[in-house]
Amino acid sequence: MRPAALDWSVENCTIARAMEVLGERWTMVVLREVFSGVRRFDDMRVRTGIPRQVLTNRLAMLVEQGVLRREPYREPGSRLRHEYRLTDKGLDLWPVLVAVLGWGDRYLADPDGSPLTVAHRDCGAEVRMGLRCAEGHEVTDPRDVVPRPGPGARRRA
Amino acid sequence: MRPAALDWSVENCTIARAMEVLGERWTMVVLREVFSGVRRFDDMRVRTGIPRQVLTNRLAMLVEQGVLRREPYREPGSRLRHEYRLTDKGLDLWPVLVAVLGWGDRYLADPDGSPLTVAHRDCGAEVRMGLRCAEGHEVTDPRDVVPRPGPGARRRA
DNA sequence: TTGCTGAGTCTGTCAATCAGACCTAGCCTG
DNA sequence: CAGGCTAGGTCTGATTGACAGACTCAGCAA
Repeated sequence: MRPAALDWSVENCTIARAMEVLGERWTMVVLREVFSGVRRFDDMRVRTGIPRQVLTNRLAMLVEQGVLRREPYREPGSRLRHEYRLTDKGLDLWPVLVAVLGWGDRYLADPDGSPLTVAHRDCGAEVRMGLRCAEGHEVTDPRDVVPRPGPGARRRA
Repeated sequence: MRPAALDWSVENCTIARAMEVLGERWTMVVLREVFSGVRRFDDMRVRTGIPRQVLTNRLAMLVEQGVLRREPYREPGSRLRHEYRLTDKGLDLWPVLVAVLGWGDRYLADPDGSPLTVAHRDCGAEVRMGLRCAEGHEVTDPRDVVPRPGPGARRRA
């Protein structure tokens, strides 16, 4: 009856580490902006209402974590400025964002539906996220997924 | 050159709403515990090191949001207590957790690998998360996914 | 009666968030 | 050249949240 998980340490848990990067109140919203093509400080600020200070901190943290990079650009008749773009590490957060979006759409959307969808560039069809096992089986019921200790698991002291 | 997203409001964005539930520092860690079968207050506290007060608040918030429910149980020789279990709404967060885990494993794991994997109950094979479009195409490069306004999109004032 | 246990509450400290005002470098206009 | 505009910030003070550690409380057991 005692859950098996209690025997395993969580000190090197990658979910916890990922949430150290993604888990702050506005991080995902910033990423949503960048994925949507909004790359400049003020555009983000106006759209999202994130306080300047917080946006500054979030962007700096994401750059430091290697999720975004600062890219110089110059609008004609303006001085040199910087915009924020996704690195490969940042691009690989797409599935996370799509998963969050999927859940949000299902449980938290207004009656008229989600304000945002994602499409496949080639065919234009809507992209959804799915779980599949290495044998190729589609996993539709979340109850069919079970957690197990992985290669890096350590027993608890 | 001006990003198209700027014309659209974000006030009803489901990512932001989802992150209001999931976005606090410990929420995902609590969910990881519950998905791993750890359902009791003190077990979670000992494993995760979350301060009592914070854990109390997080659990209450998740119950209020309908992600967890409080279930009475009674260990023989003990008085009646409560444990926390996933609702259907909570179970549907599996894909989010698997997506976060996948990203964390890729970029933040120790050299000996992830401490946690997820397996398909029927065949035991490892479960991964993938993007696929409605036409059935596998989406492997995140660059092939493009965001678009959805049915609930509203133009900005 | 005393002690133990699980699940909390209370208290005080320290860090983060927030709103709003202020700053700054370069460009443009008069 | 003075003054104004703009993007991208800093600075300041009030509120909220995280955290550690001590205390509480109900029921069971010795």
